[in-house]
Amino acid sequence: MKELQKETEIQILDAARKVFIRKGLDGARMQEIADEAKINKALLHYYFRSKDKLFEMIFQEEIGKFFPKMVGLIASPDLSFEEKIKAFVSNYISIFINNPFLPTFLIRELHRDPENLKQFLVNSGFDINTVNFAIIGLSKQLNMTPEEARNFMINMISLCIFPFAGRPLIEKILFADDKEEYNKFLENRKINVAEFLISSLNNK
Amino acid sequence: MKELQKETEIQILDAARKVFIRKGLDGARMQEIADEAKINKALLHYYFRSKDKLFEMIFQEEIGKFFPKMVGLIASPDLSFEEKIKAFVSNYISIFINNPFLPTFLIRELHRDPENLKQFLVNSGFDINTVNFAIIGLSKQLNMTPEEARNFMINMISLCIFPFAGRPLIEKILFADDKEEYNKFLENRKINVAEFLISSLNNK
DNA sequence: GTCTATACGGTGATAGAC
DNA sequence: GTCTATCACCGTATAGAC
Repeated sequence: MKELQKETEIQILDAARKVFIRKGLDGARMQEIADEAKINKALLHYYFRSKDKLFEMIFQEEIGKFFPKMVGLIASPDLSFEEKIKAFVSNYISIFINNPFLPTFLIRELHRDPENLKQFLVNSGFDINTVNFAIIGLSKQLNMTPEEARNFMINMISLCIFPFAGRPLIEKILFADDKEEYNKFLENRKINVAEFLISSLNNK
Repeated sequence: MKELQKETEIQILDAARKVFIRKGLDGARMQEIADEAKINKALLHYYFRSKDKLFEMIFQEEIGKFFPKMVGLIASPDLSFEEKIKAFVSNYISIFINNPFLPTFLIRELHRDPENLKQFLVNSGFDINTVNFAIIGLSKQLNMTPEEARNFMINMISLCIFPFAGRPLIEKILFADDKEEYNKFLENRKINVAEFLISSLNNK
């Protein structure tokens, strides 16, 4: 049945996503993915020839979540720099709240094989010039050199991502292992980080 | 010979450190560690019963690099907040420049097994109250609530660490794969991040 | 398409000679 | 202490029945 086939494929991908994101390529086991998908191990290979192929599928999909139209947002000529910062921060943190293991997954796997990123950039028709134009536009708005604007971008991204990647550490040391408190902290960051960034600018 | 024995042990630890930090527990192979140490695989087990034991050795050692006397620095009553921030940022970034894969290693392995951190904290006689006092002290200096001071700490740490953890991504997208340029950027951050943080405060 | 059974290679770990 | 040889197991992948 065409319908059931499609469903199985999705079931496998969902399971693979779950396992790969938490364990990474090296730590994941095909058996665990099969169990999670409630199917047999052999079926994994029937649908996706190999573990690597299956992983590649998930990786490309997940890194796609990380590159939304954020560059376009930064480049947008209709927004004030405050609006850009607020939208960027809020959108990014929302993505990570909905995909809390995405940052660690990407850090781990990009470190293991940086070529994965290159392939994604080619696949998605990524253009480095778009980024450069966005940076230059931002630098004019912020009254900075392009290099300073780039640094500002990196600071903004750091502040959005690190609390997710470093959660096990921060939660235990600075939040006494209180998960709920940490979730509130992350939620509040949608606003707090934007304010923090803007206040750093107003003093220039 | 006692001398040679000691040397072998160190050679093994050096090799294990190198391999584990780059590949993680799951990705590392005992054979690769043996090759790197220029000894036989069996010798690894002779010195350190198992892969897990050897890894634990390295992990505890590496996470120790991450918790220097920074808490003491923040708590120190003799320094102005500007001095604290400058010293903290500069010291931390220096550590990471000398151990560029440490952040990714810790993120990866703490995510895999958060219990490792608990064990380290016990081993090192870590006291959560020391941290809390440091935060409260900082909050008074900065004219903030303790919660705001904690957030500020997290921002400071984020800005120090993320450019190392996210290097593969940032270097390719924002630095056109220019390693040397990226190294300069990291070096400059010792000063830039401190200034950035201080300017965000002066506007309060 | 989905299953069971199995092949095959690799990996951590041990035995035993020197 | 250090080596070679080998074991036992596990994980990916395939063969083949249904």
